[in-house]
Amino acid sequence: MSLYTTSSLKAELNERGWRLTPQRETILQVFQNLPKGNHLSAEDLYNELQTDGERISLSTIYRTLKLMARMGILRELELAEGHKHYEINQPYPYYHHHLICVRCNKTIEFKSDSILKIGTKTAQKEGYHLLDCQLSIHAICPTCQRSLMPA
Amino acid sequence: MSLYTTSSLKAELNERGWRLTPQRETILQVFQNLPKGNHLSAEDLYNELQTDGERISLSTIYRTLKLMARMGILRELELAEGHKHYEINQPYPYYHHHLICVRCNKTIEFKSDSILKIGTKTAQKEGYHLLDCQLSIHAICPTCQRSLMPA
DNA sequence: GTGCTTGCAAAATATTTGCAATGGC
DNA sequence: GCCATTGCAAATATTTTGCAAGCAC
Repeated sequence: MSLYTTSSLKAELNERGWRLTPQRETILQVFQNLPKGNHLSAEDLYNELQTDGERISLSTIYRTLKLMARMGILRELELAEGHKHYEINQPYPYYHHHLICVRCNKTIEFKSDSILKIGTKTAQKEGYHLLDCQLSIHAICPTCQRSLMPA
Repeated sequence: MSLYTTSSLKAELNERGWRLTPQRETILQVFQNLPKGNHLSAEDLYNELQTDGERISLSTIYRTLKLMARMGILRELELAEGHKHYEINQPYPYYHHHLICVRCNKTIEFKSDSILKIGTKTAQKEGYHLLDCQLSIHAICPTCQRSLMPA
């Protein structure tokens, strides 16, 4: 199921005075072919492309990721790893959320209709166009509660 | 209203084999005296301390912020600015959340009991000890919707 | 006294930017 | 042809780390 075709991507870019380049098309491809629930960092994407024999510079990747996040094409995830991850932004959002242990970084993903409802309503009330909503729960996991280690 | 006294902080540190140092006490002071709703980055805290004539190195600040976040004393905020912010973690949590424009970074804060309930329940179900929960809504604000600028 | 903690400088990590060349429109 | 975009290298920003000296326990 492809959300964007070459021409719909081009249309959306041109509307803002931007251009469709092979690099942008390739990057979007990768995200559209990514198994549901997967997400890539800039570095991940770079390696992925290298493997496929595509030669796109890291700068372009960073620029494209930011651009597509701002256009609402990609969803920017703030996980615990210290750098951003990206995934395709579903048109009918059914976002997952994160329960993160602040000591060992163990992360559990979960879904919630109620959160989506709250997000939708809040954005609507302020006149914002919703792209994404994520609940991050920071907590201490059972294992780390038992341990007195610094970790 | 001081949540931690010198001795309760010391107790909590010693329990894990850590030590109470003047630096740690001073840093906690700053956060406890911070007006409600304010938050500081590592750099902010460093400058704040310089102004007050305190001489604490940036390394120590980074180390202390991370330590206190992992202890649950401080709450780590992931705002849109590319670096972390910290604020005191209220014992009876009434967390605020963020509606963020991905183009201009304009951010609206809001509160929600339902989110807190969802966070509490989710953490509980997995046996996690809740420290903090934050909903981040990424969206496009009315102004940016109207503008075709690259932002 | 032991070993956690600090400050400093250097390193590591993640991301951005200046600029000439390229190539969409 | 105009100017957005790319790739490269250098710059920036943020955070981490090695190590000797200091200090909490």
